[in-house]
Amino acid sequence: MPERQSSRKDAIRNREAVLAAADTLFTRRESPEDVTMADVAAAAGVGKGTLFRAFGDRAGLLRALYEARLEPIRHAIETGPPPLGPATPPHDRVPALLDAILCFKLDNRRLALALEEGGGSSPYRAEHYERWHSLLRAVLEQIPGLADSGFTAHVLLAATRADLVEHLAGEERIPRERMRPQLANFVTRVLAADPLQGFTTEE
Amino acid sequence: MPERQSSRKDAIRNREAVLAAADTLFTRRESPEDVTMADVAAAAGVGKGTLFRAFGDRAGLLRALYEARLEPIRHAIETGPPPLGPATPPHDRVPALLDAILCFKLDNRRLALALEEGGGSSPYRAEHYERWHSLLRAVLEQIPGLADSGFTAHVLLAATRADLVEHLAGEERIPRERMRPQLANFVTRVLAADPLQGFTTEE
DNA sequence: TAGAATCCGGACCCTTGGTCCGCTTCAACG
DNA sequence: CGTTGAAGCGGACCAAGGGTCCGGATTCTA
Repeated sequence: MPERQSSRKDAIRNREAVLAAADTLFTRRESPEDVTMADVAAAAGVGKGTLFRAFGDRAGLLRALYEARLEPIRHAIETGPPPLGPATPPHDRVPALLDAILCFKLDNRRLALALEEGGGSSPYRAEHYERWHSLLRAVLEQIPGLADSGFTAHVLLAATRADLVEHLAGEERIPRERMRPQLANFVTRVLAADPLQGFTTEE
Repeated sequence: MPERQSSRKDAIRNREAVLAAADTLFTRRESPEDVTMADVAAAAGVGKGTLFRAFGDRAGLLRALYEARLEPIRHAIETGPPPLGPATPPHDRVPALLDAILCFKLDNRRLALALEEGGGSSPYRAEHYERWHSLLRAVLEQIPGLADSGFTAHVLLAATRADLVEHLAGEERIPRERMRPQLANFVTRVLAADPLQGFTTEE
């Protein structure tokens, strides 16, 4: 519905203005909860109608912001050099992916929080989650001796959920420099194929 | 504030009625979102005022339901026999704890969902989360060669988050009999001390 | 410049959590 | 029992926020 590109310059200008205003508001305000649509409209110097026509609803606005921020990372993953790019061996790429996600969430705490937790429907229905999951699952599948790659992918992603990251960074005051190796260490432990319990140990 | 015990039998009766009605509604209705406080009041044959006086707010009602359901498990953990009770060796108790949590969430999907995700504030501020986390952390700490027990506890708990469980059970149609071993297997992998990276390997 | 299509924007609607207060009910006591 | 005052009851009411609507302004096309 609201995905049409308009050629009118006022429409374009307003869309930009809204995006910029929302971005500012979400990073400034403490909780994403208290950024209302009316706030965004006012900050952008625009009426609510404009805002809703451009983005459909609250989730649409969040999604637009999110995608914009995510774009560089996505690009680095799809067509970039190692350790994120597709040429990386799975054992190294999985930690790299999760580290990238973690850093992204750290850099966009409020926004990620608003998108993942705000609104009624679960984050697992968002199609961007679906993308992360199938990518991670595919990479995990290339690691021999690792069962349940779908489940594992879900759990690894759960380790980088916005509200957990927010809690660790905000409440527990864990700085990024400690959090990244903790996650990396955890991922390593998960990936370490245990020689004791192998089905595929022979050959 | 609303935690006082009343001795008046109408108050007690109404509290029970509300609890029962809420329980029914939450298990019946698809999404916890569309169980409104007015619904609960109506179903209990009670006014909204009564409901709010008894439980303070929506979260209070949810918490009350949750605690009631959780009671047996908590008891089994605190003073029960292995594998849940305190006499269990850490290596076996951690998987048992997580399995219990998983089963609980499976048995109380809607309720757990409503409590964990519904409402603005993150699940990490709830004090019942704090309880799970410190217990799990304490047990993990007794496992030699396992660093970052706090972080690990968070991540393991994240693996049993209500909306993830709901997604796996609902969307991906994974039956409980497959999900439990998947989680167990994952936990095992995490706990398996890797002999290569030990600090405490001597003595 | 005329005309049509598009867009603007703020008044308006609706749902929902939460409050308020006059009336009712309970239980303690004479 | 009957009285009485404290506690509880319940539904009308309030505020906030997401989302809609439509008369009027703006922009593109000819």
